[in-house]
Amino acid sequence: MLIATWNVNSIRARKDRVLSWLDDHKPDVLCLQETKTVDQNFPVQEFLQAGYTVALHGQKTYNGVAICSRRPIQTTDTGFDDGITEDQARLISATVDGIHFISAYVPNGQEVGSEKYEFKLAWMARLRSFLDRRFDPQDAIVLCGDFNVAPEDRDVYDPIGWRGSILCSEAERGALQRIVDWGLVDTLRHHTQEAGLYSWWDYRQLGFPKNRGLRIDHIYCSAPMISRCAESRIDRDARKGKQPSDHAPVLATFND
DNA sequence: ATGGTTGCTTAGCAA
Repeated sequence: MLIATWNVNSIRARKDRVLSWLDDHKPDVLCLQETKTVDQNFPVQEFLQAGYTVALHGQKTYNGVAICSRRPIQTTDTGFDDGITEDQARLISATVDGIHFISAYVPNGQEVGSEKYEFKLAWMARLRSFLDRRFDPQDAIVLCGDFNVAPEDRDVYDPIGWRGSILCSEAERGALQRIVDWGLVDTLRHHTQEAGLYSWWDYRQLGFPKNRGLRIDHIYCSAPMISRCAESRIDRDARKGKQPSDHAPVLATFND
């Protein structure tokens, strides 16, 4: 079972690229972030023609998450349902073959100490609470997304320059660790300790050609799933060429 | 400190 997660930075701008990538790689499940459109404008028909049903949680202009599956989607659910009023579409869950998939788009946070930064930390705490409330660590869970946090310095091209700044601050790393501590494993780190593996490169200042990137997109899974995880990697090639997303897809393969 | 790039929406925000 091949799983992928990809911040596409607008599904309408990236439609052809994503469909072509699906045709090339044929993942069983693809989690998307930053679809940036209301559900009625998501290219559902093209995805169906490509063999994928979609569970959508979008909004106008910003955010937006989705889960695409070649296998039947049994249940879907959106948001945290924690009683807090939410106007940002950042979380969707879907069950496929008894596995609970979650596609999460963690807030960027803009700048350490800002209002958006505090919102980010609170949102990450809500994600941990959501796991506590809805699931058991012995369930089959795959938590995918753009976490907007580089977990360690080896996930950052210039760790000295980035030290303490947004995407790398200690509080963000701590909030991510509390999510992991619920009972998750970083599938990529399960298979390699290599530094310099990135999933996002800034569009500006030749970030990609200079490989000035960060690893902020992750596939986490619970214990029953990590024992089945045969491989995990980042498809850096998908960041190449004309009109790419600023993120590359992350993949994980699980034995059936 | 600022600006650089892209997308959505059309001047400015978010990333």
